[in-house]
Amino acid sequence: MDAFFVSVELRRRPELAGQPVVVGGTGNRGVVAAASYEARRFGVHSALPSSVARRRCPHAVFLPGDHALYGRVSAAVNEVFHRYTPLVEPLSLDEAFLDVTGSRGLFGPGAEIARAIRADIEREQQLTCSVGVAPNKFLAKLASVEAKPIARPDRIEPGAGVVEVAPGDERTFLDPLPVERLWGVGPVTLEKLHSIGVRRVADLAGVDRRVLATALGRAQADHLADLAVGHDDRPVEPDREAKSIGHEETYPTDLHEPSEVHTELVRLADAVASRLRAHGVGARTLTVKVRFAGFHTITRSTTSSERIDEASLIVGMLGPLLAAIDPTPGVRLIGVSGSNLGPVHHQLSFDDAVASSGSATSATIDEIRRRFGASAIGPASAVRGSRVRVVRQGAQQWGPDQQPDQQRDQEPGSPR
DNA sequence: TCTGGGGTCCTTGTGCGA
DNA sequence: TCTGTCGCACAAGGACCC
Repeated sequence: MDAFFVSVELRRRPELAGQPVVVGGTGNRGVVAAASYEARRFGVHSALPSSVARRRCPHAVFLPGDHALYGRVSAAVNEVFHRYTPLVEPLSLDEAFLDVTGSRGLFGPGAEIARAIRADIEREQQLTCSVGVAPNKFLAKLASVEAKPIARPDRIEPGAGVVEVAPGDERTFLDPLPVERLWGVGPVTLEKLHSIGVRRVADLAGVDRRVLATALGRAQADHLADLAVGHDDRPVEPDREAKSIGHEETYPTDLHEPSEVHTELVRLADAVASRLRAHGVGARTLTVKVRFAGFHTITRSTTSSERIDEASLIVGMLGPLLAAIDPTPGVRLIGVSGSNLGPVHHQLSFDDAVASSGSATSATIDEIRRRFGASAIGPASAVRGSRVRVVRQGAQQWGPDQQPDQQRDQEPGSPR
């Protein structure tokens, strides 16, 4: 999807069309989630710190973002995809891979299917998307980027909408591209590649694999060498199971007190446990992440023999690990995540049942949230001030947008 | 300029049992 | 009994993606 979050916002704020619009990063510590092409002309792009975005484009309209709405629109777009193939692998809210190998008899060649999907989405959702058509996922992804509009300082160049890389044309398409366009080449890898004289994909395809392995390590060298010649045999996987579930939160101001840190652990554990149960899984490995004021980040993890899906057990496992960390230098972020996921076997002894009724309590909490909303109930120890603040997935997707005093007075569940 | 939140995957180091 | 080593699981950190 092109500038997805912004485009969704423009449907309900049509008066903003043609203006620089930025979604996310409304607070001091946020980042930009999406920028309209008009805003991109001023150098504003996703992941840019909001303070920088404001400086570059002070006249832009900054919107807080509505994760729930984007999720609903994403589902509607997914429904369009499924008209053409059951093999749809969502990559994020605004991207997906479709395997249309078996659909061509019914709907025509890939590029024709791409144009039909674009037309359906534009007509039904008033949104534009760009499509790459290619023999594999990697090339399709790159082709879809080529199909997008480009924002230049003086003008916005419309995109082709659909770009196809036909079998046999892989090298012609790939060779001239800068190597950082490849999946898996970020700033660190790019620096290493430059150090061995690799700047374009053609350079990468020609470099000795042993030299590449020395610079990058075996796995990454093999991966990139394959991509450089257009090889990618990963299938489109419609039913990929999540491998970890977590929540993290950056605070508007740093935390310094161990008691504050523990309170946040309880809140985050409650949110993670709730989502684990919603997915019908538990986690064997639990990890707590702490980012300090200077951005130095550490993680501490522990693995149990049983899978866990209850907040009290998560707190019981991560509490001691977190208590061993000194928060006095200032903690800007805390995160909790569970991995090693799988089904939970609730085996309560009689004593357990009498003492805690753990899973029964969790089921009741889930039911209350289902009926009355995510913020209807929360851990008592996480209450700060007069009201409970419950972590909801995506609620703070682009950073804190208010000061703690304002958050405390915020009506639970109300839009911010 | 000052860096979110949700993830995946890889590397390295370490402890442990066979 | 001691030592080396191999494989495995785990812990921690880092790079990367959208």
